[in-house]
Formats: sequence, C-alpha cells, structure tokens
Amino acid sequence: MGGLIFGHLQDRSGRVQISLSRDELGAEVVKEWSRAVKIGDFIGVAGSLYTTRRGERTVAVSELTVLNRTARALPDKWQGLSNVEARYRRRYLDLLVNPESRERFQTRTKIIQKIRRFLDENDFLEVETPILQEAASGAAARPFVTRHNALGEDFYLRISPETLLKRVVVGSLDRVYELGRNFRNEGMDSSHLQEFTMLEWYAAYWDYRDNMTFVRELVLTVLDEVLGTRTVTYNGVKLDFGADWPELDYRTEVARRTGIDLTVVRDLPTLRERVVGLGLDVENAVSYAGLVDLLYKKTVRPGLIQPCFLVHHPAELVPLARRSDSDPTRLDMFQVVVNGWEIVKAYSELVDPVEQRLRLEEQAVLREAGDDETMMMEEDFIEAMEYGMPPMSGLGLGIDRFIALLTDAPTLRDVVLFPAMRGARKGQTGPNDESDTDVD
RNA sequence: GGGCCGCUAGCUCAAUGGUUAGAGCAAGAGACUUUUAAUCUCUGGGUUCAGGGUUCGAGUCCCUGGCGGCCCA
Repeated sequence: MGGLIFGHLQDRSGRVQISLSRDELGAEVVKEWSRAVKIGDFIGVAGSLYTTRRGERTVAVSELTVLNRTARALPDKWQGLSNVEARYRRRYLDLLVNPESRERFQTRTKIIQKIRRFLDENDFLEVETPILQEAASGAAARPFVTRHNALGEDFYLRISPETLLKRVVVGSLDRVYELGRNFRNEGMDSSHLQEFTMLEWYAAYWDYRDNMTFVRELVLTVLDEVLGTRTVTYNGVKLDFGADWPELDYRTEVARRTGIDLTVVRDLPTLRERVVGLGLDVENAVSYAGLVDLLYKKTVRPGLIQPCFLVHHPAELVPLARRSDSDPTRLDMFQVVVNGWEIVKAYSELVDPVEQRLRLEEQAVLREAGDDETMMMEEDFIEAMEYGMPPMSGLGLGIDRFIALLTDAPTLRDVVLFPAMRGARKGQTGPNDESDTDVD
C-alpha cells in the first residue's frame, strides 16, 4: 500500500490537490512525472476524483501532460512577494503568489459590473466621449499634453468628461453615463493617481437631491451584492455605510472647525488674513475659491471618516454648478466623503448659457491674476447650451477610491494593475528608443 | 520640493569596519514514499542598486546619482 505523491494545481478559480499513486501507475512512471514537473509549470492531468483521509478532494492522476514550463523560479511560496516595488512592476508575480491581491482585482471587476448593471437597469445609457481633447475642461486640474500629429496640434488627455456628456444630454440622450479613465497631471499619493477611473452620469430633470438618494442606493446595492455587508473595515476603522449619511453644511463645518464664517468673509484678502491667522501655510492660493478649498481640505475633510454628505459649497468653487435659488452665494451641490476621501462630487447643473458664460469669464479673470487651477472658456459648450439644456444633475464617482475602501487597500496603487512607475529596469525600452520603428 | 527609511542569491531575510558575504524556501543530483509552508544528504547560485571617495581592508563609513516606500509641504 501507499506510495503517494501529492501536489496542487492552481488557477483563477482556486486550487485542487492531485496525487500520483505508485500502485496504480508504477514506480517508474511516478518517478518520471514527478521529476518532470516543478513549481510554476503548466500541466494537464486526467484522473478520478476521490476524497483523502484528511477530507480534501483530490484528483488521482492517470494521465499527466506538461503544457509549458517555467524558466524562472517563482517567489517564495510561503513568504510570497512583499517587496512593494516588485509587486507593482511585476504585478503578474504579485497576482500569482499573493491570494489577497488576486481577490482584490476580482472584486474590482465585480464592483464595476454591479455599478454598470445598476445604471443600466435605471435607464442610463452608457456612452463614450473622447479622451484626446483639444481643450481640457470640466475640472480644475493640470492636464497631460500630447501631440496629435495628423492634426498638427497639441491635444490634452481629458481631465473630466463633464462638458461632453452634457452636450450628449442636449442631444436628447437625456440619461447617460461614462465609466472611464481621466488624467490629471498632478502629485501622486495614496489617494491620488494621475490616471484614474471615474464614473460620471447625467440625468435630465433630476436635481442634486435626487442624486443624493440615487447614489446612496447605488453604493448600498454594490455593498449588499458584492460584499454582503454594509460595514467595511478600512485600515482598522469600521466604516458603516448602512447608517444614515449625515448632511453637513460646508460653510457650517468650516466655521465649526476654524471660526471662519464664509458667509461673512467673502473676499480674498480678508480670508487670507484669517487663514494665515490659523497658522496655515496659504502656499500659492491666489484665489478665493482656491483658499476656501485649501482651508476645507486642511481642517474639515480629514475629520470626515464615516460616510456623509457635505452640501452647499460656496458658489465660487464650481463654475459649472447651479446656485441655490434660496441663497445664490452657495451651490446646489454635495460630496460624499468617507475616510477623509472625496468619493463623490455632484450638483444640480448650471443650464443657463448666459450665466455660464459669465461664470467662465470670471475664471479667465482669475487665471490672469495667476490662478492656474481655473476652468477654460469653452465656446462650443456654451453654444450647445444655447440650443437648450434640460435641467439636470450630474455626478462623478471615483472608482479607484471606492474600490480601495471596499477592499481595504492601503493605497490606490493597490487597486490598479500596473501603477505608473519611473522607468528603472535595465534593458527596458521606451517609445523614444531607436528600436521603436514605424511598421505600418 | 523637504525629511526619514529602504535597495544583499529567483523570493523572504541575516551579516562589530576584519577570513572566501550567509540561512530558509526555490533550483540541480540522490535517498525516502507521506500528506497539506518547511523529511534527509549533497551541489550550484552574488557587479551587495550604480559611480566615486576614505582605508592595509567597505555590504557596512563619506559624497553624488538611480529606484522605491512613508510622512510633511
């Protein structure tokens, strides 16, 4: 009796044990096969299923074929691959030997599938707008510049699809979404990637209140159906999405944390004086909006851990958002903040072309004054508005951040397969390398 | 941009300024023939991130650079 050799086969679905029996195959065959195979090889086996004494389902191998061999040693099967740089640069090894990484990327896909289905079931039409654009618009951010050779012009990688999606709504496709990559040429840290995945949708005849209800429903649906719970632990902290998301007034929160009442302090010099008075470095904040944003990010946002709605931002902050009818100094706007991260930004859209032009002209004035985080005038967009834009509300959801929270990923780099890294590896060639020749 | 930390075998890690830089896993050879990270014996495996400097002697100390991480701005 006896003479068994055990091993495991692994693929995306998991592992299964195999065994080679001397009694059934003969000592010579077992010796030959077990020698021919090493860790990391691809093999095919045929045989019958049985359950071992220890209760594990096992294939008693009757046929074994080597499909392809590994030419390199895999990372240590027990220690795994823990070197952070290696995990990003050679993600395939991370996926191969670290089960939690493999699971995280499968969860990422499930979350995105669920989001799409939820939107589709609610009559949203998925559309695609250009990533290469002649002007970067829809957000206050520095774009990546690239060269469009055929058109002989510099193009920009989009920073937001906002104004293009609104044009689609003008064209009567009045409930649309786009799920795709945006690019912002700014600093990178654990909650910012230069290349990130954003979901944006626009629904005609909705206002920001409708979006507050809808996005909460979306988030809870994803949690229920993908994770089976409304509570997640992120970095040791329990985040309870199932509880009420309190509604916090932007200016009230700023006042509470800083004593600065933004309904009273309405000009840049006064605000700067007050902010400096708090001991904060005002850096290069050269506009009222920029300084308000800085103040909020330093004092309010870090304290917003549990899911909440932050509402009614000062009107200066977003030139594309609609002012509140009852108080034109603020916007019909909200953000969902969790873990100090902005996950969602949404507002009732400004649909009046005359006011839109004025608001963008104000941006141009600020840019003249040295603010480099302003929005560009877009004549094409205003023209589209002039043809008639229905009242609507749009929403943006940062997919990478959302997924990082749901999968307890310490940084956004852990939820994208190949995060951007400086080119360090020997022998690696880039697009400027001589070997990169035009083959068409 | 600033500060701190790191980079040693395929992987995870050791190594007072002092012999020929080690171990476990992985790999190769052999033995054993069973369970569930790690049975035994033997073998091979290194531009210690790169380049300078100090020194009789540098993985270690100093300088410059590269790449990465964390924190700050």
